[in-house]
Amino acid sequence: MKYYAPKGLSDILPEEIPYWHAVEGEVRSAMSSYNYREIRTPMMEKTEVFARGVGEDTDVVSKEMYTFDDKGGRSMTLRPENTASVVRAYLEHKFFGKEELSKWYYVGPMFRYEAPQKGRSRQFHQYGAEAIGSDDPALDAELITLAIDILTSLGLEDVGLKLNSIGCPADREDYIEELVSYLEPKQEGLCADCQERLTTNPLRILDCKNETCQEIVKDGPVMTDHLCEDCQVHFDEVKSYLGELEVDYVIEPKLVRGLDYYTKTVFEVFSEDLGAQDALVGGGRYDGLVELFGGEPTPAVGFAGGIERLVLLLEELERVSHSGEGLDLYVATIDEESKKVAVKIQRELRKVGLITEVDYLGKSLQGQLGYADRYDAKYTAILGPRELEDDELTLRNMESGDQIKVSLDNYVEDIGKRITD
RNA sequence: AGGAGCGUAGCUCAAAGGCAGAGCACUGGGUUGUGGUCCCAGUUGUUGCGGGUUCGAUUCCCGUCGCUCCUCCCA
Repeated sequence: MKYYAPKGLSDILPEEIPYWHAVEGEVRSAMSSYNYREIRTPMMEKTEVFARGVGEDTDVVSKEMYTFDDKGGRSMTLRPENTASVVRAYLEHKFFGKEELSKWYYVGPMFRYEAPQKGRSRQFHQYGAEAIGSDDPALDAELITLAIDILTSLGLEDVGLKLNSIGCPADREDYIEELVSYLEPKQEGLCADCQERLTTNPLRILDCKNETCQEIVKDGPVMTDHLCEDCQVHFDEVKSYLGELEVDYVIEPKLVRGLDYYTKTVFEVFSEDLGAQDALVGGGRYDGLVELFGGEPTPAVGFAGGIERLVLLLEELERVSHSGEGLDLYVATIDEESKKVAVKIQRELRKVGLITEVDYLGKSLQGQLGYADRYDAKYTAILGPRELEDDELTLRNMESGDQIKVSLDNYVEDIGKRITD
């Protein structure tokens, strides 16, 4: 074969589509119950939207962006995530003046240039929600329950919630200072990446998987001990709301997340049933992002979930039903004369909503019945010289094998009634 | 970016230097106009690509492309 889809970009084939529809359907229905409205932003932005919004030193920006120059010489980037675009759109269309709290959701493709593996591809799909305009901890809890409700309504039960607070920028500054002064004397023991991170992004050392780094970090300062009173109260309130909502969680002090814009609450929902890439949903509060883009200081919180990973789980659980996709009626024909009548009959029945098919492969009657069987046809109409002679068709119930004659004068009503029973 | 594994029929996989096979699927027949089960027959190949070793390579070697999984990070 000469042509392949580019590495990391894959086709979603017809047989997988039921899973996608199941996920997208649950997402839309949950979002709408929670009163989030859909927004669709462009699939690409000027590179600086992500570079500034997500943060220059993050993995996403520093090594995973699909960036190219357009014909006007502008640097463009396929969106690696959608929060930066949503905030850009919020400001561009001046929603701060239109509504006090903007609750939006999105579903669509994202792009990150990485080596593909299970649960990770270069084009992948996320659903996500953003609530811009409130610092109420109850809103943090709402986003978390929204994320979890989508998963449980799809039938997933073995999901866990990791929760942490990384405080406000001032808290982080204090904490980073202390972390760095704790780590500097031990610098030699850190892995090469972490020695680099010590100057670029010390927080990321916390979730380095390297064992010796973990050993060193284990006895170091903990973020949640360095929250200012405001952030501490907020964190406590989030936990208290989650308690009220009976949501189980684990406090994960080392959860810092890969994007620079987060403040206060951060969380991750994961599954034990996935491979190495087990994060299903990630999110948190980003009180500084609107201001970073030039708006008034505006608190906000959101999350994003990966559809591919959900589909993987649903396929393993076989939770999605494939029934109801068969044909209502197959119209089998014997000769050219009957085929001409068959296409007219088929069109009339399709107009009333039946799923029908005729033979386009020149199959024998036997072959046509085999085809009807394979595609789970409820009924097969048989049309040949004998039927045309009497101005009727033979209607075969494919389950029982019973056959009756139906007049060509009122077949639409007659057949329609039998099939919808 | 690094590590490991795998590329043979439409699909799932055998053949381990000596005639490229099986199951499923597909087509026809048993049924001159009737599916599912059954029986019979038939079709299907640049063994990913290029080179090397050999009398002979799907098999061994080198290269290359592709896929998959893993490390890192994340959705």
